[in-house]
Amino acid sequence: MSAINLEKKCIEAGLKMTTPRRVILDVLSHAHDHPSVEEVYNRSKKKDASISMATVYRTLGLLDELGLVFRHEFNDTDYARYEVNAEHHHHLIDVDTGKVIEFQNEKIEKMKQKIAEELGYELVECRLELYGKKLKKK
Amino acid sequence: MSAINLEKKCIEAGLKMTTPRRVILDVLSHAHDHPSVEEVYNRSKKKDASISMATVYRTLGLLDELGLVFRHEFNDTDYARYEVNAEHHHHLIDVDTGKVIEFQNEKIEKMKQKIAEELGYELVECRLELYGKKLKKK
DNA sequence: CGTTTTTTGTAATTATATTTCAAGAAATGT
DNA sequence: ACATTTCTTGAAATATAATTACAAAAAACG
Repeated sequence: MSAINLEKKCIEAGLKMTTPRRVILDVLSHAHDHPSVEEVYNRSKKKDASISMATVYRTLGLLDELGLVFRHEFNDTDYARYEVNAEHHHHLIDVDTGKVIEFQNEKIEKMKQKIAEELGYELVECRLELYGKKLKKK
Repeated sequence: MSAINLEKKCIEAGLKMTTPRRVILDVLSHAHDHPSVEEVYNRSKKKDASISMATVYRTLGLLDELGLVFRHEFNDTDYARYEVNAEHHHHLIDVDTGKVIEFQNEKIEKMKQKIAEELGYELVECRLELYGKKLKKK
């Protein structure tokens, strides 16, 4: 998602467009990884040194509420990591390197749905993370 | 798992059997829910008032390392919750009440495995949590 | 512009979890 | 049984991520 689109959605949601927010949105839209709050803060500071950690926390919190970013707490770190809201997908985390690979699977989506229904629930959210070690090639 | 079995496994792992540990193991083996550290602490204190929070944290950490309990960090709370190591299963969390329902599904197990392999990984761990709202009965 | 509302940075604070350290308990050897 | 070694404990201090209070600054809007 481009920074422009993120801005638009923020304004539609009633958020005011300020310099710190513009910088953070720009950082997020150019991030193709899953940066921590600290990492977003560092990248933002390179563009505008006056940005504070509190604003980064606050902005990410707001974006998460709006569903514009996703907050992840993977098992390999003890802090949260964010990613911009792209297509629905899940993650495989390399337990040795921390590398995150994204995947989608239509069958699993349907099964999740079905399992929830069978238990008498409407699925509203889900979390699926695989943790693995790289296979040696033959 | 009974307290006796937990004790046995702890001793086999080289842990000394002390009064605080015996109490905590007893609490865990009688817990059929997913208590927080604080909850384990409270239940333990009822049996032995001298037990400290630090010991509960330490003991749960040790048991987690040994694989005798599982540490969960569900999205609805910001603290960890533990359960004794029973059969492999996943969780559906009621987003309104916080109630945790356990489930198993052989098909999903196989699909997880397959997805990891297709991405070039050996699955070593996994996390699957469904969050749902109770369906109204008709 | 002038007023109102929102946002910001700094610093303090919260909350969970971990660690330090001296005292106490368990295991081990004799 | 006792001395020695090793592990464990409780209390308090500390670490760390995340949140909040508050006054100043910036944005929105008439």
